[in-house]
Amino acid sequence: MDNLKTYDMKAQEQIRLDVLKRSRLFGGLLPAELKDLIVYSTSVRYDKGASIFKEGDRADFFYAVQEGLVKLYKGTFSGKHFTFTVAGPSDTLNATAVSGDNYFMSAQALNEVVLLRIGRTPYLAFLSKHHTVALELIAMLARRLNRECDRVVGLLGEDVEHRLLISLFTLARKFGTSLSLTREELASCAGTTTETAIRVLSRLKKQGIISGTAERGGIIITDLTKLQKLVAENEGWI
Amino acid sequence: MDNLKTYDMKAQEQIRLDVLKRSRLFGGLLPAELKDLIVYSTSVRYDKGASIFKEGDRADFFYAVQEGLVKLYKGTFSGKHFTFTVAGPSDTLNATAVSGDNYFMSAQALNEVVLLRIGRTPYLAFLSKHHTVALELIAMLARRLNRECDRVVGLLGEDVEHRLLISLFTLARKFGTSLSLTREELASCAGTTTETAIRVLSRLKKQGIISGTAERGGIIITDLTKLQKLVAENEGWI
DNA sequence: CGCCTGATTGATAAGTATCAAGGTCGGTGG
DNA sequence: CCACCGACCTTGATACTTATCAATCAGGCG
Repeated sequence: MDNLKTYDMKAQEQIRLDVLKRSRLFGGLLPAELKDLIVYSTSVRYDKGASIFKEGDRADFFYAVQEGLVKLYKGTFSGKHFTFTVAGPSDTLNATAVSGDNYFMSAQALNEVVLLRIGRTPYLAFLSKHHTVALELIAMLARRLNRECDRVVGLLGEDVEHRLLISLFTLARKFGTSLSLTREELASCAGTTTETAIRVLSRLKKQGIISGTAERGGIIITDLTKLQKLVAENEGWI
Repeated sequence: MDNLKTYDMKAQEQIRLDVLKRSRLFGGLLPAELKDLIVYSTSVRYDKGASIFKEGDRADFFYAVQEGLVKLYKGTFSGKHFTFTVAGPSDTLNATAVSGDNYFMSAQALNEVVLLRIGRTPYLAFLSKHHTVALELIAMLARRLNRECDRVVGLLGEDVEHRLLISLFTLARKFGTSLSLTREELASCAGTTTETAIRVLSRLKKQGIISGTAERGGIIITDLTKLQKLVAENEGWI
């Protein structure tokens, strides 16, 4: 019994180690080095729709996705919200919350989710010990900053239809052509309303780019090449 | 003659040292430490309207503002452009360009400008030598990322009038109530057109928040308190 | 003085949000 | 097993915000 438990622990730790090893932030480290960090990690489960943390909360934990999808978003005053990114396995949720004591976005489980969780203190201690991780963090931050600036320009310069195309293409590249997102969730990725997103999707269906109705709460992209062509049409490249 | 020249050099170096000392990135360092970096610095002058660097250029230099104002912006496909920030004395232009070999925004002199310039190589070498600077850089990046995300939400949730109010208030807090920006430049800070900016300004003039016509290419804020109240009205706080 | 840049105002049109009204599917409980 | 309920999807009509186009004005500078 005791043996079995120990074995389980080992297996769990191995899984979490793999998650970190595959992440961009820690990918450069040796497993041996990561072990120091894994000791402080736990796995936590969230039901579909559950809130993981909210903008403004004290950032007590660092998270990485083990299984499932997590939506990272910010709310607007008018009750709507904009989805900045959908995180999948081995994505970190808040690597950037290092400095700043509070989360600056909210995170919500899109389906049944398992997260790897590490306390703020051991996480920060580990960061300051490993120079290369700090450098990778700078690179990640710079990339994301760059991306958000592009998004600002995109919101001003492109019409809703094109923003939706970009969102679809980005999601497809990351998660494959079979997306389990509701129209509402897709809309919030492109910064528009559910109705407008639906109208655009209807048009795409007529052009044979996305499939019939897919199952409830899903979008299937049937012609990725054509989608890519449409995305590339109006811009240098994102 | 030779003495005078040496003296001049010293004075120039002292000025540049003050610029860096007052910057957020290097503010935590001792003058003695900064001297190692100053050695590699030069002062460069740009005329009003001159382009300092363009998005996509190889990032060969690090810049900080010594005198004058610099617009940091990105262009949209439709030829317009969005101004992310106006940098003043002791602001750094591209601290973030560390990782990534290219500038990801463009910079243009808003008036007669003097910049402190340091080659990429000595700048990077200095960074990797000074741990505290790297940490401050992470903090700066995180702050800016946060701000840009807020901007995304703002662009989606707030109407043009309010965005202009915010831009005005932000500029006033940084540069004082007498702004030398054309209506076009203000518009590009809020992501709108010149005409729309003018219409809003006309309304503000009627409410006594900004002054008569100011001089050509200028805006004078006469009632900062009222402006602040208007800004605070529609939102938690930016 | 005439040109050129920036400011101003008005009319118009386009793009989207908003409101309203079904329609469809799947799951749940009687 | 069936019926209902609720979540999601869909479509249409309308209104509003803001960009666009066009025209004029005002002041500085060569």
